[in-house]
Amino acid sequence: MPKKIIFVGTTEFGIPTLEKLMKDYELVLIITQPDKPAGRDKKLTPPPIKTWAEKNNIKVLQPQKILDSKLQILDPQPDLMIVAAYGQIIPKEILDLPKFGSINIHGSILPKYRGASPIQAAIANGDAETGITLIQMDEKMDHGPLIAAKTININSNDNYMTLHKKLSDTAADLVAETLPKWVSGEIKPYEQNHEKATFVHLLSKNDSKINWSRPSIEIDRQIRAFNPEPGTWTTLANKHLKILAAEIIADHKIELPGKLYVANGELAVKCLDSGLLLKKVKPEGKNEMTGKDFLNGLKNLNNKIFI
RNA sequence: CGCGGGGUAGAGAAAUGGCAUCUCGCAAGGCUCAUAACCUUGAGAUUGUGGGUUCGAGUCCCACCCCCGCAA
Repeated sequence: MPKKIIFVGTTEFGIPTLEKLMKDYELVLIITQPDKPAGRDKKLTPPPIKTWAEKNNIKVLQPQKILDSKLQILDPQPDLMIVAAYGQIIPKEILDLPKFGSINIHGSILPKYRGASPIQAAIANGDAETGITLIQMDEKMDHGPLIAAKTININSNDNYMTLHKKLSDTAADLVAETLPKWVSGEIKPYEQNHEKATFVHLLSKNDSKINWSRPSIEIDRQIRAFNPEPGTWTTLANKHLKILAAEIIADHKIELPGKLYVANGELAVKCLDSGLLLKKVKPEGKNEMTGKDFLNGLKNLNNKIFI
């Protein structure tokens, strides 16, 4: 019975899977990205997976290039490599080292949303469901043959954090169910339908900026797709304001998109069609606060408009 | 030493070196058929901490603590 697993990953996404694997398998090695300068003082910060590994006394490597660790990967004679949100392309030379190959955990139902931001894409596009796909890795990103998949629903109030949590938990379950069948040869991988593949790019600053001349339903999706991190934003008088949570409100009286007004005692913004109630915001340099609190501090709402 | 904003009542914000004010909330009362409405009154503050300048500091100077945006 194959037991030795190498895990490769960087973000929190892989942690539920690790917790589960730890019980039934031997985690012989964890590979993650090097510590990077992060945060306000550019302090060297370890990736979440490293923190987890050290807490659980599992050997960690942080190569600049994973190819540098080839010998250390071979050394424990691994049976399988599991990859989840690593952040680097892994060369085929490495993928083929473990006896049963390498499996990638992806946060969408492939071939839909190949690439770096599948979770955000599913929310931003208003999809009713998404899921986890396990694939046998090949040299192209998110391209290899399918091993298993599990679909979950997206609720209308899901945001990035809640969906990320659900998907990472789902991934843990799916991996636990699938591995025994995979190593016993019970599962035959099958080619993705490459014709239907879609790609989602790495997020940029522009993706999270609100254009108020869009329908409120789209802006609401955008807000949910990017929160709580990295935050959807707009500007008021040249200052950034993050919109962390909003709610659609039927309102057609106001004309100008981006205009602030009060509806039912709460702060609202006009979009292309209806409006959005601002439930939670974060002004530049300030802590997170409710829309009502923000409204209390505003003077003369008449000349206030989001750009 | 990456760049920058901020800390004032339970919350959010004002305050040319000179009585610490406004909005919300809270409490009591009033008005109304009625309200997340309106009116009256009230409680609630060692202005982040420690020094300094000054007749006088929320405000100016020095040090420190904490929170946040950008960037990565």
